Amino acid sequence: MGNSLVAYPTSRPVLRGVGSGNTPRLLNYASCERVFNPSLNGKPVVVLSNNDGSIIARSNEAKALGISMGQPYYQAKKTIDEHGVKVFSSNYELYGDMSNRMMTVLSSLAPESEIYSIDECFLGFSGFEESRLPDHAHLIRERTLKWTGIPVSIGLAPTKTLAKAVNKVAKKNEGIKLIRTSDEIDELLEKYPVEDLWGIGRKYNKRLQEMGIKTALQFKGLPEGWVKKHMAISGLRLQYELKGISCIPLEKVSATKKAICTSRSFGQYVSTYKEMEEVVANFAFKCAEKARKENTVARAVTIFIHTNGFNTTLPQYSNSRTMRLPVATADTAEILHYVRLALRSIYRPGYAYKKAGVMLTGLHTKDAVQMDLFDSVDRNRQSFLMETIDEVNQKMGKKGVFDPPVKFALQTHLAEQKNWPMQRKFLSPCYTTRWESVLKAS
DNA sequence: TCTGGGGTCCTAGGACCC
DNA sequence: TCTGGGGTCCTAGGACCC
Repeated sequence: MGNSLVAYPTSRPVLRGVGSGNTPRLLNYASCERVFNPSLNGKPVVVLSNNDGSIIARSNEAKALGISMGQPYYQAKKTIDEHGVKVFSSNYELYGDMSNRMMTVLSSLAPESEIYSIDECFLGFSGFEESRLPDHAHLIRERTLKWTGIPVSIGLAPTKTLAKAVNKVAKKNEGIKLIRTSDEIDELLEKYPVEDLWGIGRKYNKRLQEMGIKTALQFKGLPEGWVKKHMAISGLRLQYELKGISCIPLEKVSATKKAICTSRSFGQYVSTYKEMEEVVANFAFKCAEKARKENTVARAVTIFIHTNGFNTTLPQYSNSRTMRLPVATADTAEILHYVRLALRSIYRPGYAYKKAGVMLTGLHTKDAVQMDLFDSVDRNRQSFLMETIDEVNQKMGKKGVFDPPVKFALQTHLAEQKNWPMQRKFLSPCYTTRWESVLKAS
């Protein structure tokens, strides 16, 4: 076969389905509304953000009227009224529900799948007979439409980045497109704007444009050293992916969240401490609730408050504060306590606040929480523990058991083996690599 | 008057440990 | 008392994603 698929064993065709239209997520929201109201088909539709502040979703027809994504509602209102554009407030529950249904259908039709966002997923076809893929893609498309009412487009390619790119082309054509050979890849990349690549944002694009790099193919040809220097390891990965070398693996099991955030822009300014305290308490409550739902606990909580950055005539102030929680927790009262302390330290009176938020970080699962600290073991037992640790340290040399949490973890582990009573404490996930090597040595 | 709400990953630098 | 190397953790900030 002599193409890149064979040359790199990790490469495999990846299929990606998204909502039809221009910007995937946005259109999906509009598509969702259409599923329940077919009379909207062919008509311009927009979906608004929280507070109905700005436009976060447009149908193709709305886009054709020049309504842009993220545009404030009031700016687009004239066009909207003139053309009878249908306007919806966002209904995230509905979209989440539709998304689940779509994902269920999609993942049932492929050997491997990764849900990437509310309206996108990667499907892996390792072991699948390649000649059957195009037909299979058609089947996927038909079924999703029939069973959920949502149109998807599909791009097939050796890497996730390429699949995403070719999907965009598919969307504008027949809805399905496959590329395999390096010639086909280059043909796609030559016409593909570099700024549309997955991983190229505003800043990188600006820099690349200044250098005269306009197409994805030109980017692919840049020296690796330059890419590594200016765009870090993620840039290099992107470049490899364009060469057909898969660097971003399919994540089959969804990872537990590493941060949980609740934030809002306010419909009306908040300008008293009392009001702000109520608001952030509410956010803290929601965050704690989300964390418990994920069966996870947080090691720290951050709050932030901002005035309205768009209104330059008002005095500006924004600040944030992170509080470490003494014990990792998802307990509302505990988190609330520290959120209040944090707010007290950063709140300044005399400002009109427009936005605030609470974020839980250092999340890890409750089950992993475990281990450590021996409670009231007697002296003999303690010296047994110390000696064992010394032995491990000798075995491991400089990579020995030096950090207290790892020490505690080892003590607990040893005590467990001997059925000794012990007190529970935390082993933070950042110690796990180290802990694994210690386990091996012991 | 009116401008979204979530997340992720990477890097550099300082504190701290043995 | 002075000194260095190897290592970890944490934080802030910047970039990106949908």
